[in-house]
Amino acid sequence: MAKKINSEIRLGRLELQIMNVVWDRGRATVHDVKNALSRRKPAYSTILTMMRKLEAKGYLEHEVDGRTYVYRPLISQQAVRHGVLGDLVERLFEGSTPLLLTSLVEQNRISENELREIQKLIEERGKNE
Amino acid sequence: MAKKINSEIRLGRLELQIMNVVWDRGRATVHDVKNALSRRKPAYSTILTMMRKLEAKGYLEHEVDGRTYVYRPLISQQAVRHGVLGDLVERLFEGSTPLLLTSLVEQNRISENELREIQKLIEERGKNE
DNA sequence: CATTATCTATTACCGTAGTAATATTACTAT
DNA sequence: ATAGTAATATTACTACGGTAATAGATAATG
Repeated sequence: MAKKINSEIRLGRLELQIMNVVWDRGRATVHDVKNALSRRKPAYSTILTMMRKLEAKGYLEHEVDGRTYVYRPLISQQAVRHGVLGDLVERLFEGSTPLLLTSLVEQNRISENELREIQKLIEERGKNE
Repeated sequence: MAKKINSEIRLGRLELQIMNVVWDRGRATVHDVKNALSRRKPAYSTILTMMRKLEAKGYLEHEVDGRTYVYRPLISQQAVRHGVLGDLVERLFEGSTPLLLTSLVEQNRISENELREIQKLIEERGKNE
């Protein structure tokens, strides 16, 4: 079982970008993150600070490799997605996932093909239970 | 066409709760909001302050009724949902709505019935275009 | 008319994400 | 050894959502 979501997951924009890099690579140094963030160019020390804060919050941990810190995630992307989605549904869609889906459809964010893919997924899930 | 989303919509927790009340009722006073927020009990002056801020941001406007301000939304719930969803998809799902859907499925947040409802919606939409 | 109730306005503070300059520390190469 | 390099540590500041006490204004009421 994945890590339990105690209270609530709140990650800022940059924090999430950093976590995404670490999730993607499995492990990452400050430089790795800096290089991966090609668009927005925060200063090295900014990223360093944020990664330390993420570690303080328990979202990352580091091991030492020479004089370099190599960070690894302590929380899964799934868990964060779950938490954030739940929060979103509750706050903006009256706790109703169908309302969220309706909104996606109205915004033309779902195509029929995509929907069929999802349907397959659901059927697969049904078989495995 | 709905109001254009200029840059980005970022609403905090309480801000969103307030907007939800105003959207729901169409127009609302500070007291209306305070009464509607039955769980979390922010002070009257807290809600007042936030509604003033929302007005300053252009999300609300007010008209005077006697000595009371009656607020109305200047931005639609749809627009906010659109903006927030877009932001979410971009930040947490690599810009991929299918990935969001997959996540919903994995979290058992979509039932087959709900999916069929959505499918109907999409088919309807197809006809109207 | 004075008191009280009920509004809005003002002011102040806290927490935290984000930002980054600068200081410190410790390898590395000459 | 010593200078330079490259990493982390420290420190400080800004913006903003949230919180609310208190001040000021105005209407209602006895």
